[in-house]
Amino acid sequence: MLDIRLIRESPDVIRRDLAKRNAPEKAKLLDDVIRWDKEWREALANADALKRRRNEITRQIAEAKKAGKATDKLRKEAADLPKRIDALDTKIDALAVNIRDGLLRLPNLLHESVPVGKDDTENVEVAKWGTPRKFAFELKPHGELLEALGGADFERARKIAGAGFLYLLGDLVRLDQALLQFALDYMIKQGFTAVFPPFMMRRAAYEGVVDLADFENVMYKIEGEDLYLIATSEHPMGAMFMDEVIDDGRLPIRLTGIATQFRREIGGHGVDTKGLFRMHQFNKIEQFVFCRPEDSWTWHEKLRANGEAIYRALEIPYRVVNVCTGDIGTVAAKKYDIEAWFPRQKKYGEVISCSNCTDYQARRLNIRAGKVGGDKFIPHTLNSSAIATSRGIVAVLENYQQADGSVTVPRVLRTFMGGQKDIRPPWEKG
RNA sequence: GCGGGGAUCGCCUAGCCUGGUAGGGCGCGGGGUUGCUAACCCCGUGCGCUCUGCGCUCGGGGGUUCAAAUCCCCCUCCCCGCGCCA
Repeated sequence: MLDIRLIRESPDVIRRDLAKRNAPEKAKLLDDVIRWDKEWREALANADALKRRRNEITRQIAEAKKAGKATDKLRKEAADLPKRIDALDTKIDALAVNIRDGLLRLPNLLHESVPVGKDDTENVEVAKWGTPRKFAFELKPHGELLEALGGADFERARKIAGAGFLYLLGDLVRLDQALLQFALDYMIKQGFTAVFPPFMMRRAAYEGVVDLADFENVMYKIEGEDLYLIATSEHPMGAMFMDEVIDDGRLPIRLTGIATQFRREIGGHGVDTKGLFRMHQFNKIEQFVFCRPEDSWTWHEKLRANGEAIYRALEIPYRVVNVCTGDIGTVAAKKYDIEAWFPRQKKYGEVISCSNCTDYQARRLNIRAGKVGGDKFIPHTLNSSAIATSRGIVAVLENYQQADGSVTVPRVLRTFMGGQKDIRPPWEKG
């Protein structure tokens, strides 16, 4: 949510930004918001004047009664006021709702370094690491490989829950846990506090962290309860300090969430539909930071560096893209995607998304920082994956596949798997 | 699920019965005083606006009234006990 004061004082700054996004409907919305705000302030001033008069009369009646004088005349004037005040208040409330809705739909201001582009094909590569391995054999789709290794049962999962779910089995469960353990340990070493959050949230809290459309498209609702399953641990971590004033001595607050998360909408189909690239349920270690506004760009680079470090440690080639205006969405001021190399698809695919939301998310959540009784400011929020094990597993399976059908365990994960060096079909074990 | 108690400024709390400017303490910020740390005194400390001023704010919504934290109705959430339970 943008600051209404910025919209009043510098609408042209916002107009230029919306032009970069090529979003004429948002520019129109901006004009609507400006108009509603002007009407709102006028109506508010009028209502306040009437309320002032009402309060004066009320006070006079109190004094007259105390002095034993007649109050008939005053009462007559006062009786007329409520109706006029109500009419204005109704108008003020309606305008305020419009303004709020409009503000929720206007996107964040972009950082100047965000490239202009129409969609994800125009994201700009800013870094690249590792050399994709050459394979002398034909790679199996990771879904088939999983089944051959006895690591997943898709059919029985479909039987009991439908597409988009799976039974993860045997060594693959261990691999999943090892990835989580490794990333969590890494984040803790960076000074982040581990968070195991609620997996469900009430609607009021959820409205602070997602777009309204997401309730229809993304969120699972618990029937008969005011609860939604979390779509990422970014949500409960962001909402954690909702409606609070954070003592600025506590900043920066660095959190790393570990959670299972749930999404209804799992997107379109591509290569290798069977598998765990897009799931209704997956595990993720997440990074989240609340910081001072002047520090957020430094933090953005640090979160990106953490994500890169994790994939480098896994020895999986990746590249980093600066996400362009057509792909960045409404909340982030700047977003890096880290894309791992997927040799089967012969392309880089998103495994980490790293955003600086500046004050946009915190304002919406009504989070302030500073000294109570002193000056306050809106802290900046940032979030990034550290590892999502669904896609992390796919990246490992594809990059570490061997000609004999086994999969080598990345070196850094072995201590989390009891020293195990590779994953083989169960019948090959001694 | 049953019974009871609560929600007032960042935190703690008074006010509610009996309607008439929401008070105090802590914490925090600023100033003063004092040879140190301390103690003490004064001012400030929610949100909004067309900002010397005014309006709003007592969990939310409705009602009664010239006037509601206070009276009436509905709802939400939290806590305690009992029951059930990994």
